[in-house]
Amino acid sequence: MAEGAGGQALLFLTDEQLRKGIEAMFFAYRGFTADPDRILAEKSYGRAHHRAIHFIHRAPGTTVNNLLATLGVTKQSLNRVLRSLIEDGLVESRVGRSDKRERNLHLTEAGQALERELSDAQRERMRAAYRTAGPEAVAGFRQVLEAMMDDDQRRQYERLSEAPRR
Amino acid sequence: MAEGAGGQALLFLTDEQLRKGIEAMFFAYRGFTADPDRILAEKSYGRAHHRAIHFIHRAPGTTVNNLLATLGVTKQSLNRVLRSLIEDGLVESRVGRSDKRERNLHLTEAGQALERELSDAQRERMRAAYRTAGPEAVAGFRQVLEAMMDDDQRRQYERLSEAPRR
DNA sequence: TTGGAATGTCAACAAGGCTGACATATTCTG
DNA sequence: CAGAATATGTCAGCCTTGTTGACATTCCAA
Repeated sequence: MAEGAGGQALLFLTDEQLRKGIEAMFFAYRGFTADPDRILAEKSYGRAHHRAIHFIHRAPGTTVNNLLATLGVTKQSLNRVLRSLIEDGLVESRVGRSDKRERNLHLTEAGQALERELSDAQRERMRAAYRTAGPEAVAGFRQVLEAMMDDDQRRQYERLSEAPRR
Repeated sequence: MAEGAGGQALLFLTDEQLRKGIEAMFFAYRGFTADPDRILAEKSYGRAHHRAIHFIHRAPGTTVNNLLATLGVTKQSLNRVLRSLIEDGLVESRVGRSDKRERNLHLTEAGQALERELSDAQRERMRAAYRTAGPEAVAGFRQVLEAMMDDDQRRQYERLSEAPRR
């Protein structure tokens, strides 16, 4: 550290502070996924199913290709998950109207029910954390997370908010 | 939303805000692991190896059981990873002095070199994010993450800071 | 001294990533 | 229209990393 016992203003960049941040991410992510994981385990699903359900819910009618880009996995990997969700009647795959090569993905009633169950649990944890930390902490939390994303990921992330809610 | 168009002070608890937080965690975690993942892929290791190396570095001489509790996996799962690290000469496993059932784990020179390479990459990303977001954001970031952990995880997390550096 | 608890290892299985190859339907382009 | 490009689905096979079950060793307390 060139600054030596540098000013308070720079303290947050010490290796020690960075390490704490790294470990906080590790442990917090476990907490973040713990509640949905429990629900999913009962139904013999995994995180992959959760992610698919979440983003289909967020962007109803999205295409397979779209989902692929958001999730950052291969189509073979996504397909396996999607197939089981369709077989189980949680997701519906409709041939595209304008482009018949595409498949538009929607949650069925049952799919929406599971989505709600999962996101309720996850939101509850997030809500509790937000409440404990307070509104200013929340703003900082989001700023750091956004700065930590790759550019591609940040684009995906921002695009979701602009998404036309139909 | 019982508050209706509630005061600014409560805005951060809307479902929309919570959802953004959830998605931010998802995308940010990908960024968080991206750099180490690239380095590990070259060497045919995975995240599990990274985690083991990280926490052995943090608490040299730790036992398998200890590491188990920190990582939250089964001992069989950890053992596989540990075995390959030992075979490759990155980790040394010494029979415990007082209790011969235990194994004390240490990084070798080569292990420390890899640890440094991985943590340099990850710290660099964290440093950049911290710099972009600023010190107040960092404080909030940490507060929210800590509030998101399970109690057990938070205890593990806090214990690491108290760890006697030998 | 002996039986239970703690610690660690080995074997086998499953989920969910990955690559590669290939089939099909559809759309676009020259 | 012919052929290239695109979107999707599927099969096979591999790897990492979770899981459970069985077992060996070591320690400790009754």
